[in-house]
Amino acid sequence: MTDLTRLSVSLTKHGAHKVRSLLEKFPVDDVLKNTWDKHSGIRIDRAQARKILSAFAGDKLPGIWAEAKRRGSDTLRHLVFLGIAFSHHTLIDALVNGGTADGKGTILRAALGGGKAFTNFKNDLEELGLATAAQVNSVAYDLRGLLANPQLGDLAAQLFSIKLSEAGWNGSPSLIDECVRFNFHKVLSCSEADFRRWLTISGKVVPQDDELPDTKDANEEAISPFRFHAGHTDRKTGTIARRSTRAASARLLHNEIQSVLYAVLVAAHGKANVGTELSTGSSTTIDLVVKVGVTYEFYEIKTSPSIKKCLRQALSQLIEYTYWPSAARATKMVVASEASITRDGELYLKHLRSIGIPVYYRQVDRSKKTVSKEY
DNA sequence: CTCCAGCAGTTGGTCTCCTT
DNA sequence: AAGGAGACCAACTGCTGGAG
Repeated sequence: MTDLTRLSVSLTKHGAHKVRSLLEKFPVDDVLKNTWDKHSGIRIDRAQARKILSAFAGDKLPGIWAEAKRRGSDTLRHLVFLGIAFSHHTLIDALVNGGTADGKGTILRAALGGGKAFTNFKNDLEELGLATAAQVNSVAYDLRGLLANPQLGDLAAQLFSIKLSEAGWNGSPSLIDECVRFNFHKVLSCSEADFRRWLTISGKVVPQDDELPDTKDANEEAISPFRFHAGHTDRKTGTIARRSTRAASARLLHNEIQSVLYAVLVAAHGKANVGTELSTGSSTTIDLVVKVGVTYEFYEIKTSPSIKKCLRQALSQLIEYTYWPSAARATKMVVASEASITRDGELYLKHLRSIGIPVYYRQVDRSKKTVSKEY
C-alpha cells in the first residue's frame, strides 16, 4: 500500500539542486562518488543525493538520469526538479497546496515550517530556473516550460514509478491512476486530463526488478580509510539576494543600552566623569568612557544575546582603542551588553586578566535600568 | 555638499551535535 | 545512518558622522 510519508529526505540540508551539476560533470554512475569537494567546491550530503536520485545498491542510478542527460540540459534540469519535489512528502504537499492550476503556483514560508526547509527549497527552485519571484516569505514558480517539454513525459513517468515504489506501491492500480490518486497533477499545477496526456506511458514505465530501489545497503557500504587531501575549496561567490535590514530600529537598542549605562555610571562617578561616543583620535569612537582620577575606563556596548559573541566582538575593538599603536589609554576595558554572564564567560575574563589584559564585563538591564557588578 | 570609514544587525552558507 | 535544529561565520545593508 502506497504511503507517501515514506518519502523523506532532509529538508534542512541545503543544495539539493547541486545534483544537476554533478550529473552534468560526471558519468552517471560516478555521481555518488563525487558528492563532496570533488568538483568546484560542490558539497551535497550523500544520503540526500541518493534519495533525490533514487539510487540503487552500489550507488547505481536509474537509467532515467543518463537518458535525461543525453536529451539535454533542460530535460535534466526538469527531471532533477521532479526528483527533489518527489523526494519528500512535505514538498509534495506544499506544491499541491501552492499550485494554481495554470502551471504556476506560490509556496509560502509557513508551508514548509517557516525555516531552512523553505529557504532551501526556494533556492532549489531559483537555481533550477523555475522560480519567478522569490521573496522573503514566499516563492512563486512557473512549471509551464517543464510541462511543455516533450522530452520529459516518459522520463517523469518512470521517475514517478520509482518514487511510488519507494512509497510502497505494488503496481496496482495503474501508474497514472496512482499518481492522480495522490494529486501528482496538482503538484505540477495542471489538470488531471492534461496530466494524463502529458505522461506518455511507454512499455518501460515500470522498472524491472533489478531497477527497483534497494534499501538494505546500509551495512554493505564500503568504509574508506582517512586520506589527506591538500588543496583549497572555492566556496560560493558572486551575488546573493538579500532582504532589507532593520538597521534603523537596531540602532535604537544600542542607544537604549548606552543611555541606561550612562545614567548608572553618572550616578556612580558624577556627570563630569562620564562621556559617550568619544573619539580615540584614530578615526574610531569609544561607546562610553569613565574618568577615574587620572585614568580612564573604556566601555564597549554589544547587543548580541550571546555573551561569547559580545566578548568576541568587543575585545578586538577595546584592545585597539586602548593600545593602538602602543600607548595604554585606559586602565580598564569593560564590555557591556544585555547578555547574562556564564560560568565559562567569567572564567574566560579571569584568565584574560591573569595574562595582563584588564577586561571586565557588566550586564545591563534596560527594563530595570540597572547595571551589574563587574565580572 | 559628497565621500567614506565605522558600526550594528541581518542573512545565507557551512558545519556540528543531538535525536530518532 | 539519517534527519533536524541551530551555532557559527563571513558577507552584506543601511545609518551615522567626520573629513575635505
